[in-house]
Amino acid sequence: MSTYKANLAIYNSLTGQKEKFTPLHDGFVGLYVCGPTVYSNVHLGNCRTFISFDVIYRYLTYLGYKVRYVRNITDVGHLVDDADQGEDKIAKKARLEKLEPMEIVQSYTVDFHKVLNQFNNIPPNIEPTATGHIIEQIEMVKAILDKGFAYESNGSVYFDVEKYNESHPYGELSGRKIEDLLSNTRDLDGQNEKRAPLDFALWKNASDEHLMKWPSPWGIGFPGWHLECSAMSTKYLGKQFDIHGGGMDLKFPHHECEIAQGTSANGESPVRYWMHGNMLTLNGKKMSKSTGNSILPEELFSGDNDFMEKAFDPMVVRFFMMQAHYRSTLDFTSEALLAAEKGYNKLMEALATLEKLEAKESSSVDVSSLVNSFYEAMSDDFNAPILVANLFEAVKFINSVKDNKATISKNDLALLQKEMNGFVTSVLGISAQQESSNDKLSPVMDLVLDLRQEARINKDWGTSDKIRDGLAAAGIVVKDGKDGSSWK
RNA sequence: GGUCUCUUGGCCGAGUGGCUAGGCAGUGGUCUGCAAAACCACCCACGGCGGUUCGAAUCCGCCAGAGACCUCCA
Repeated sequence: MSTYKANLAIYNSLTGQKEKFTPLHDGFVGLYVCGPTVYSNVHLGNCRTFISFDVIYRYLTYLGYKVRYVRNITDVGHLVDDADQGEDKIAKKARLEKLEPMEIVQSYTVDFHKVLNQFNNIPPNIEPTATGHIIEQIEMVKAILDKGFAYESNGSVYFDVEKYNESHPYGELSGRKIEDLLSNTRDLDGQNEKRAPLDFALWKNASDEHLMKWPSPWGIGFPGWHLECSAMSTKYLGKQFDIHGGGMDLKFPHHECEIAQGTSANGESPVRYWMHGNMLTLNGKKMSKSTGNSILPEELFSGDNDFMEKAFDPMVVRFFMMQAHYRSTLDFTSEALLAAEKGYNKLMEALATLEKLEAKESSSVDVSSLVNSFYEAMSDDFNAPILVANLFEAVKFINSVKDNKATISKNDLALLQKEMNGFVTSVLGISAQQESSNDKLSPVMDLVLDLRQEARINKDWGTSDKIRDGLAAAGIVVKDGKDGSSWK
């Protein structure tokens, strides 16, 4: 399917247009995605971004690219709100909970991995941490200082935005003009150390009570808020690489600063294709930890939350997300999840049916163009919802074949089985729900259904229904089909 | 306040100038002892007002509503 590899189009946030994707090195893709700050549990909105990029990573791989996927863990470096004087966010939490900073980081990193694993995300190839790359960050600060785009002030180092803007367009990614930004600045910590309000910290001096700090040429301190991604992406993917992704809310200032840092340190714009996933909304508003408008994956899987009627399987949630484009906001409601659950079940049923289909002489439907439609959807800026729609076209066809209303040839059947499974399982990353199957239960159920079948043959509906109702009470659903009964 | 985005049928969501996705719900049907499930068919919407065009959900303008960013945030 090399034509689809050749025709892959990606919406580039930098240019605001869909562009034909051409990797820097033929056959290889460098992909960097901004990871989480591990000072709390990841909420569902965070997960959406990582799931979106998981699908992007999966499709690139499916097309045959060798992808190096790097996603960082931010375990230091972000400022907290105005309540504390520029104290490190993770250090603050540590004091509150009387724990070591790295203890916090460890526990939330483990949680993060667990949750993404439940969503069936593939781990990145490299998952670097900010604290593990202090040296690289210091080196980068030095490089920016050497190039004259930063200055030292009171043990801190700041990026000189106005200086940079003289030769490079600061604000090109977010569509901002430096004049507009200047007229809208707030009073923040460290303002007096800066020459200009727009300047941002590359290295920040640390006070005595600060817990996470390292020695540097400028004194004891910690790295600036945007530096880690620049340092680590450069280290593992090069001065310039193919795709950088992250949530929409990171566009400004975070990614804007990355462009400025990378460009001034390395002499070239770091990223060729910028990709931004959109937000997940709950009750029509952005899901956000700080406003309380958020839901944890665990709460969704267990049903223990105030927003949803029932519990939802991670795979159902993932499928639900696949029905919306990654660049659109997606509203999370109980009703929508319920709908997705049924659609998911229908798709999985069809996948099972596909394995049992019998081939005939010829196909009554153009299977290869059906399969091509899968590739076309995903090659058009990873349009998963179109893919899902096309997959349901295939579902309709599969069921028709099952009902002998359509036919499929041997070759087409093999093709459809390969690609249908490929797109559902490998690309979308959707698998069957983890059945709580019990080796001992299975023969017992066979026996029970056998007894019930006997009762049915004898038209003993009382017994038959008693068994069915009893099993239902135990959470087991019995379905009577043509070829006997099944349960789950 | 500044910058930007969005507004699609009962619900969720694709779609950028004519051929008008898909899922769920609903209606009808097949199947079935009944039920559930499953399957099939049907259901043709684009915030309001103007404009451009032979033709607009799709382009332009105005109005209304919603949201995002501007501050840590996926």
